[in-house]
Amino acid sequence: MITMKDIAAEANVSRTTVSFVLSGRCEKDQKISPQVVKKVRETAEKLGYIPNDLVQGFVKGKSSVLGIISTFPDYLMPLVRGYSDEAARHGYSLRLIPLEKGDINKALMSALRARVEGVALVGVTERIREKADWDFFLPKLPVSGLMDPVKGRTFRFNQEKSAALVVDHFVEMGYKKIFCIYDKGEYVLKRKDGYCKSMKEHLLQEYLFMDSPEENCFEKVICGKPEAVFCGSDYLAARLLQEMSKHFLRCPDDFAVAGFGNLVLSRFTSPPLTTVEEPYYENAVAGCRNLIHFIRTGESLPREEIIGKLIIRGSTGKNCEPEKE
Amino acid sequence: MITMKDIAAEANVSRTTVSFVLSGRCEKDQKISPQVVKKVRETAEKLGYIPNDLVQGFVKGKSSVLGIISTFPDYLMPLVRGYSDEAARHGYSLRLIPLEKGDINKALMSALRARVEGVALVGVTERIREKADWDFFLPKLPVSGLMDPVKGRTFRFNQEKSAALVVDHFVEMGYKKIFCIYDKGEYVLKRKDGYCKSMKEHLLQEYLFMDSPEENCFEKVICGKPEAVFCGSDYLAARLLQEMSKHFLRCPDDFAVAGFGNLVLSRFTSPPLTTVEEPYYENAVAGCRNLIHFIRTGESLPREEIIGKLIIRGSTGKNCEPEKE
DNA sequence: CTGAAAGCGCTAACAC
DNA sequence: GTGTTAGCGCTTTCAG
Repeated sequence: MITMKDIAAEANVSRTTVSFVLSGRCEKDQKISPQVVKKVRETAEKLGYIPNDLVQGFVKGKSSVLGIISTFPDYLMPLVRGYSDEAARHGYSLRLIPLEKGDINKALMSALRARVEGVALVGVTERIREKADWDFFLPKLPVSGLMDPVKGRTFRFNQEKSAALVVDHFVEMGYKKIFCIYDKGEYVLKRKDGYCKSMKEHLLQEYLFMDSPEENCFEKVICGKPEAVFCGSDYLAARLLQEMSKHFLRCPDDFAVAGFGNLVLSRFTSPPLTTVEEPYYENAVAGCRNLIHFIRTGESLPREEIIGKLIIRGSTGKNCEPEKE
Repeated sequence: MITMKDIAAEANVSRTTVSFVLSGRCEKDQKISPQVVKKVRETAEKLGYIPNDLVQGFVKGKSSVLGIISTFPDYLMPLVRGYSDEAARHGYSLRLIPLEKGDINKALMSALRARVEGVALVGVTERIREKADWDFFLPKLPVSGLMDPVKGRTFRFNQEKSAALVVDHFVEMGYKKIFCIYDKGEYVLKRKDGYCKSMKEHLLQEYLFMDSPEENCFEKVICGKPEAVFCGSDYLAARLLQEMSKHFLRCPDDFAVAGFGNLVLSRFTSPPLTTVEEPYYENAVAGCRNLIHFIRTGESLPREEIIGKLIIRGSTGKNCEPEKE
């Protein structure tokens, strides 16, 4: 383990000088002779010196590390990447803080112990967020998240309005008898609400079907002879397509189907699914930028509302051509 | 920021005593009176003391942090989770080290600077791994990965043998005219090799079709009237199903299809895909355990070869019943 | 049983 | 321009 001390000894200068040279402050403050600078640099190189970011952070009182609290489900990788990329751009790196058994307080405490400068809550449900002792943590730790950790504040991503995009699209295509399949997922329920609101606005009758472990509702949907079906998630949509296939029905010839999420699988069903993209990566980049801005200035950037992007594929139109990858 | 010093002052004891109590060594070494222990603990609690893991790590010379170097593609989340879970079990946490522009040396250097105790290379191609200056890094930093960082050593996951499982399954089902679709992905090519070997062993004729941006091979496959098609990835399999659907062909009635990977989408195609599961999570757990074992003892655990698990679904049999979720 | 003292690697005032 | 000095928060001998 080569330290600055070793370099100082080898180059016959003081530790301070080495510190000055290696931290790059010598250029700005012009206080060290070029020869010395060169010698120190060469010695550092020769000895294979590797700076200790840990200590540097500790001494300066900033770790340059952000925490990310999550259970890390598969679909959130884009979020992790978004945070990581944006963090890197600002000289931060990311530490994973697993949310174990929903114990958010434990996760937050370990963030504090690790002296991360801020944390992002990612995919943490409201039920769990509520359990956190925010009075204790918020004053000590900047927290960012897709949703606001404090109950009752606006979501960044508006599920309702995004779901309405699909209904609008169906109406535009001339469909009137539009069904909705949902389950009891936190977000899915919001999308269902969006469907209901939008149907009301279009003065159309609602047809709601809930999928549950006890009861497979797809059969019923098919018997109901819809013109189009809005599914609260791409999973539900794909399962509907499977059921249709078993009944030798074809989409969109027999009826149109749309999902929600733009999951990878939505491009690989037959036909590919019309869906709504929740821009995870971009949200994460924005969230991370906000977090860092808050850390640096103590102020939050204004909270923008984000609405998904409708992605039209074969499942709602006559054109079944699959997209190029 | 409450420090041990503050606690010591408040409780009228020395810093050492506080350190002893809070690090839990007082129980073992029985050197501190219960009253003092109690007082220190209460004072720490009262003051809201939060230990500084950074400093502790630095002083002890071990950070208790592992690095994970990757570009973090979506499908590797299970790997990240596996590493994270296993690391947590051993008192480690994980730092993400993004692999930017394939610059593996930069990534390794930042691992060194962050004083992680070891790193895992995850989903890093051989082409990139070769560029690393292993002579410099390996002596300084324990490295683990799904594949060995040093070229030429065995892979943990045997793609060939795993691919052969599918061919065996096809043969068992009585299929003889078995096609293979592949592309030029590093792993996919290995799976193709597995197909070829296995076909030779079964004394069957090989039919190879390569998918490329220039040329869509699915059409050709369909015209070839296969009995079964092994696809080098679930993506390829799903695209084949899409093409079949456009031609009003049904799987498995017209011919059987199998993929590779057990990606989420493989459960959601119509019919669901027979595929091979690469146990990412379990591999990661094993990899992480090996890494930690190496860090602690300097010895590698014997390298186990892992073969995938064949998952039989509707796309290769007459039973198109989709699985329950 | 408890406390004083040294040191981990680095930064940053402040003299020389 | 360069070196001295004093910390940062914590662990760890080693006396008392």
